Amino acid sequence: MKNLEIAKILYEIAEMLEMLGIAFKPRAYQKAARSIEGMSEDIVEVYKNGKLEDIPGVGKHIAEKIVELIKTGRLKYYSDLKKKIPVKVDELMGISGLGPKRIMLLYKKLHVRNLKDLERAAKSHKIQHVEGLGVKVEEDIINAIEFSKKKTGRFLLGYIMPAAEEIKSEIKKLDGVKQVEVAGSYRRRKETVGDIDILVTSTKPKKVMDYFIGIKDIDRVLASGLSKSMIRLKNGLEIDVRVLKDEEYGSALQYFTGNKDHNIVLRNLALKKGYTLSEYGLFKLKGKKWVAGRTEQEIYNKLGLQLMPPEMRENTGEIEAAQRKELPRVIDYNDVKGDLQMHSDWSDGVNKIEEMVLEAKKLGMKFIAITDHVGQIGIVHPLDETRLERQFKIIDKISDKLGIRIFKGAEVDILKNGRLALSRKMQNKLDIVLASIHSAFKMSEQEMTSRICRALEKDRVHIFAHPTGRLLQQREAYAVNFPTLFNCARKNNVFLEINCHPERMDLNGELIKAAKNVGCRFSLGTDSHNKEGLKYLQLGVSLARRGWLEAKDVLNTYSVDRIEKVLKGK
DNA sequence: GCCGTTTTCGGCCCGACTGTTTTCAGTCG
Repeated sequence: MKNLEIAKILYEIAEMLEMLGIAFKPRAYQKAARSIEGMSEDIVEVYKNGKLEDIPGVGKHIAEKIVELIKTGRLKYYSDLKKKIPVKVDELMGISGLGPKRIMLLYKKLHVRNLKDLERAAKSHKIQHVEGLGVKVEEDIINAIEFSKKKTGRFLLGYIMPAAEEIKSEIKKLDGVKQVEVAGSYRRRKETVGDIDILVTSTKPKKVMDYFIGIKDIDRVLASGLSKSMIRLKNGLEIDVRVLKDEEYGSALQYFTGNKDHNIVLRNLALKKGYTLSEYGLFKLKGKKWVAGRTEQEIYNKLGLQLMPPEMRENTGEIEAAQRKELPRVIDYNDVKGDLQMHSDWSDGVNKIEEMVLEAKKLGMKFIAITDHVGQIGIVHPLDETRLERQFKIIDKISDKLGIRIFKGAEVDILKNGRLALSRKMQNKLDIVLASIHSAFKMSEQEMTSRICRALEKDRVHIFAHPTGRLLQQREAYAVNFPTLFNCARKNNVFLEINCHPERMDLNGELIKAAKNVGCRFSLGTDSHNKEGLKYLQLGVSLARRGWLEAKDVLNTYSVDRIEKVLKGK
């Protein structure tokens, strides 16, 4: 059983307990589910090590239930609950406006067990007659069902960034606006974003809202007032705008940036120190006197914490580190000087090498690496040794002409047997060798791990590219043993790539953190296949920050001379 | 059911919004 499956069952138990009107227990199950959902270790391993009760929110009883699930794949407590409430809770919970209580009410009064029953009940107008509900609730349910049918789920950070930044900069230009920030998981730079929260301080709120509800590509205005408005774009993305007072801007920014677990810990910390914290500010518990809220800095400091970048706020140890004043000074967006993976029209890229280089220069890069494919996947037009040698000459010419260091690289397939698809002699002629998996994804964990480690040990590999092979919302990562892989990379001086492509963002923050803890170093590559892709370099910096990396951990922050030395060392 | 700088019992994050409530419950973030 995987972490997510177990978390899902615990969530469902929480919902069913809530339907039964049981107090507090649901929250306990939710907390455990959230911990397990966000954990990087395999829960089966945690169980084998006897550490289940070390998971926050997991005590004796929930641990017993997890053990039963792992051992038998079933849970009597869960199936008993399901017998008592034969309703597809997860399905109905997906309908916004429905929670455990209303689901229970609809089941009792109208025998609604699933989405189909719900739709039938709503469309035959039975819901409006249920006591406690009404016409508006029924309408909302019908709308929510329609929406859930075409809902695409979360959005890839890189792809919604332009829209979010444009709205932000347009609001900034409006008369009366002082501060604007996009909060939420967007500000934490999570790989996928559910919706967008924009916070504004302005002396003229109406101007902000008038602009906002008139944005092009609006599908629906979901709510509109002077302090808060909500819209949905045609692509399904929901955006909220809140106009705030100056003295609550910092606390609102803190609150809406989250994440939820981080905020819960912060609020508890506030309580222990005799304060109460909300999006309106930090207040004395007694007398509710306002203490702080103008900036995030004041709030964190009042709570005895260093201020941390939004990317770190996931309740994975950052609060404890901030208490001890031991937060790392994470890499800055300006620290990165170049891009170490991109493709040209020599393999499967769109643009010529020169076009890629010009774009990189335009973005202020001091170096890049051209890393076209080498291997056996025909569709990417891989280079053979003859073409590689020809490419070297072209690169030298362009490099001279444009005055930027271009590393001669290649992204070489790691074959099924762990050998690179390029001779050692040719590897030695390259400035930089990236190795990666592009075939036979379905190996066992053990086979895949030794396949990769063989390549990193025996060949001249500088960078192991897109280390998990995942494609966000498209393809799961292949199975690999990370501790073994990370140790192998460190021992063989192989940099782990943080792939900046919006659909990859691979490694993620948690794995970066784990790899750094065993001493690994990292390299950023946009994996661009056209010149527009180069701007995503900052997504890799976001991941690095989510993984607590400092500039010195990342190859792309070095000077050209120093990079050359590092590369020649192999 | 969990948990502890008010610790083994008695609390459990906080506030807005919405609708249907005439004083509040449910949902959401």
